[in-house]
Amino acid sequence: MSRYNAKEVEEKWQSRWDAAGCFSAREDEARENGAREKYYVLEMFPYPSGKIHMGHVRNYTIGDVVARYKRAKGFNVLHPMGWDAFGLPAENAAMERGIHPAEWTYANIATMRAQLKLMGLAIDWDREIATCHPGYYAQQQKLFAAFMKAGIVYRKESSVNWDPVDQTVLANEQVIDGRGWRSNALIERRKLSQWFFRITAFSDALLEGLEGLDRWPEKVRLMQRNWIGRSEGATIRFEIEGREDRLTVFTTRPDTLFGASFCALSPNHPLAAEVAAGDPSAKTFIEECNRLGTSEEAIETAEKKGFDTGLRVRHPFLPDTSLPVYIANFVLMEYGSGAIFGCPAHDQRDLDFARKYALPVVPVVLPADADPENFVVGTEAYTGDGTAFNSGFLDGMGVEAAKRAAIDRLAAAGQGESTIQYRLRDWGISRQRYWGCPIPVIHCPTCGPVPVPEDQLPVVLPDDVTFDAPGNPLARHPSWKQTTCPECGGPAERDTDTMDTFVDSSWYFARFCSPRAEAPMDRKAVDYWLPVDQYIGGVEHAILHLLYARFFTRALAEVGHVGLPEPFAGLFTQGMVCHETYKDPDGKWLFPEEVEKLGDGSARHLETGQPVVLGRSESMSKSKRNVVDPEAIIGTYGADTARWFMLSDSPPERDMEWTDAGVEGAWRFTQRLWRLLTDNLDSLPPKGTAVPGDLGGAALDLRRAVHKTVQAFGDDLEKFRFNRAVARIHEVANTLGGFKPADEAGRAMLRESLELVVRLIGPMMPHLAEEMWQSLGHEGLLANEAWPQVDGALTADEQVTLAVQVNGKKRATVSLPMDAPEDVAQEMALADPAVLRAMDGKAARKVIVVKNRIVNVVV
RNA sequence: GCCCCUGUGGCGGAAUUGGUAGACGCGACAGACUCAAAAUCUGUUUCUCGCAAGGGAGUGCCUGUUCGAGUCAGGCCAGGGGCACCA
Repeated sequence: MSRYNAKEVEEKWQSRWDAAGCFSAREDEARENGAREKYYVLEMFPYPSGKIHMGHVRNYTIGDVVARYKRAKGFNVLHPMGWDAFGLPAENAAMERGIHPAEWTYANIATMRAQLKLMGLAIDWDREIATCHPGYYAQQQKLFAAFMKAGIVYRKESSVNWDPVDQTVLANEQVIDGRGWRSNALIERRKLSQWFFRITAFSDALLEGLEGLDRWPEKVRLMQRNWIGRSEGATIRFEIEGREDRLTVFTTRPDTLFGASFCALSPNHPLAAEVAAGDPSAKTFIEECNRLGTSEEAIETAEKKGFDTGLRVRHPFLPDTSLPVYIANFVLMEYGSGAIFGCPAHDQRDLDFARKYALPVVPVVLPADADPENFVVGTEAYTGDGTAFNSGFLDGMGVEAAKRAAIDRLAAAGQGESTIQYRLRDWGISRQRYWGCPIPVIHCPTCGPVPVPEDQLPVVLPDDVTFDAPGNPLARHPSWKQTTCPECGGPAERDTDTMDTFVDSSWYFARFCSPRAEAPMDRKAVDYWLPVDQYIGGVEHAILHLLYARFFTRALAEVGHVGLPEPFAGLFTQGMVCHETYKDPDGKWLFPEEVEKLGDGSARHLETGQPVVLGRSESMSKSKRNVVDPEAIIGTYGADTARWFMLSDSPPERDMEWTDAGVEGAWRFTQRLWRLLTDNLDSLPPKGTAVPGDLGGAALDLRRAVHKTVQAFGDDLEKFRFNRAVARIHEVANTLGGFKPADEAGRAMLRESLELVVRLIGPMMPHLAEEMWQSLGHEGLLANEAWPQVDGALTADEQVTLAVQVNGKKRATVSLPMDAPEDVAQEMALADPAVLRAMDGKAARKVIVVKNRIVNVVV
């Protein structure tokens, strides 16, 4: 019995693919104007953290199956790889180990590239890019300049999220529960001048664009919808007593205006600042509010607090009524106009506030079955539907009608109009870090911020920087920032901030179309390749990266770099790779290789013999030590086995558990496929032997089974049901294993079957498939073979088994010719002894026959 | 609190979209080969009553629609995820 040597075989085929240039597609004319339809498959590019992990293996295996399958189906496939190479860990390495971020990053890239190559991926390495390479970020700086010119990027003084540990500003999207997404440090508020991308200008477009993304998971679209957070409502401008200016508020409930009992300002509202200027106690109150911070605990425990400014506004519908104006700690400056009107009866926060400050609570929406005389609001606001009452001209209207009527009246009086608000805010991209794309702007004392002219790009990161102190190495570099103003020629300083690394990943998919172009992208190339037909990555990027990339594409379209609004036509979010966790009795995490599993389900420490506490399966992470090194697995079992296991069992969108038993099972199956070939090789007829058309018996059954597998396998791949596709190969292997050819026709059939199976497993286990293909006598690469055609005549069965039910309960099965008439099926069913027994001598009241499926006898 | 998703054997999961529940794999058990082990091969494996032939129950729980429900509807329960002082 010959044993399959994965290591040797895999090396061999990887170098053959390389030599043949199978997957590298240089940027020539032919590549982009071929007769074949294009297909762009892309997996989210990795951050070069050091080594690849199992999550990468899963991600890139899925992508590779798609790439190889589409290639075999005749598509002109683009499947590139690159590195999301800027970011903080490189600077941390510099601080901790005195190694330059560039050196650390490029070393990691080299390691990880070599590891990815071990996987045998059908990747076009000629198009490899790294975002930290000046060839990439120079183009990004051009995009920044173009966006500046188009007004998509702007500078403003703003209160920002300051991460005290990473010493940088974070975008709202990067603050999770009031903590930095990387450092987990409590975020502080600071005032800084920052660069912003005007993503809010695209709010509606980004929202509406989601409708067309029918090959995206509904879950991701929903998350983005919620994140954009569109609310329809009204702007109301209240007259302030004794003043000329007005107080502008936003509300989604203009129908409850008659129930208003106060207005409230955010502590950061300009009017609040004005009040504070003349009132020390207001100032103290505002300071208190700001100290509270935005952490989760702070919000959960914070009481609704307010400060009465003494100002009063006039009610727009009730000339004789005025409302007090408070400064309130629960009003956000960032949303709406930073001011609200409070209707305590129908908003819980307003109610809490009103009870604390003894403000009136007037219900104005009556629930359907409530009595207007007795309806009162106690400690819970009524936020449901109902009919307006206590509301003057709105009385009797439903909520929606009342909203419209209230807005019409406000508009007629010039006191307001209908408004749409978004939760989405502009994207602050300035980061006070070194290892990022320098913002190509020069600050001139006379001309202000001036973009670096294109002929002076790129603004290259200096190499000679120090990491021995916290803060921004660029800012403290002795000479780098000193320059002259491109406009007036006077002395000026460079912007020392770099761009958020999410900018780098917002357009890399476009750069892959023309990775060496002198411009950010070659319009002809992007017009040909974009959109990405299938994007594959983790669901953790459902909001940040995917929303930014969508915004960027629209911005790129606006400045003429691309001609389409959406970058990713299809999105697939794969689940995480999990592993059991282990702790010693002291609660210290243990690595899987430190643990010996015992037969009774318990485990012990391999060295000390101490009992080990088995924890539940969690996503692999260094901190929990439940990681398995892909390189070690590939070294032991080969890439094909690792790939096969990744695709088996768990549906790709779900989390999967990595187990030793599972990999070993995949390994055994790899060997089994190999044996299936080598055990039969000597008896097979030569390549190209035709199978006779008048096949019968077991050989015909085999032919049907195999062709059905070809059909079903292809369907499964199209629908990303890799686990089912794997199961089908197991099934067909079982069938083949049991097939003993009786004659020459049978042997020809066996050859045909083996060849088909080899071609099917090609996308999943490419090395094994090549080796088997070669052993079957083929000279060319399987990678260049077309996908097998399905012969419809061969997938149809002659006989079908129907279930027979009596009163909906299965009692028997009957075998019938395919498409047998219904009365034949009925007759057969009613003649079955088990059916007769179940009918218990009664006559059939009704018989339902579903062709080729089922017979149900009702008695 | 609001929004969304998921509940099927010991485990991962199938189920032609309303038509034979448990494909396939893992694990387990039994057997063959072997001096023995590994590897391999052959069975069995939802639970339950029965020696058997056969029966009964069964897709988180409860109701309903239907000749027929894992699949559809309504109401619960449990787990997971997203957002969260958003006016």
